[in-house]
Amino acid sequence: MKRPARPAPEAAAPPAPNRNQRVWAVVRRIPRGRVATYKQIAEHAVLPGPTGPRQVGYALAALPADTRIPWQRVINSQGRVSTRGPHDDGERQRELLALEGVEIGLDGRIDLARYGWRR
DNA sequence: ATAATGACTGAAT
DNA sequence: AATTCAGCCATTA
Repeated sequence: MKRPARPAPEAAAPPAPNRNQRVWAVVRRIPRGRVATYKQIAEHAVLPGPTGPRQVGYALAALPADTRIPWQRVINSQGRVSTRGPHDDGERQRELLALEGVEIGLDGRIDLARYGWRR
């Protein structure tokens, strides 16, 4: 039987399902009005090792600007919104969370015991 | 092919 | 309390 030496002449092979996809899938499940930590996402997405949370950060950074994934519900282990550079201090994210009814303390921290996603 | 880059976390200084 | 370090993936130039 002759079988193609190469899978197919796809000029632009579709991106293989990677870690980012798994991360996004988990983030999609966070209910409105709740938040989850990077670490939590890493666990659910089964990202092994201590770099899991970091990988989650990478995955979120790769999200398209027009995504419908509730990325705003992901915060760091201290209950604070992670800053992403000098041009975006997380203002937008806090805004979106406020619209969902998530309260942010005077110190900028969110009470995980109250708003944390249990799963 | 190599290199730079980017939303974290916990332990040790 | 603030800083430094290790851990290590996908994308893009």
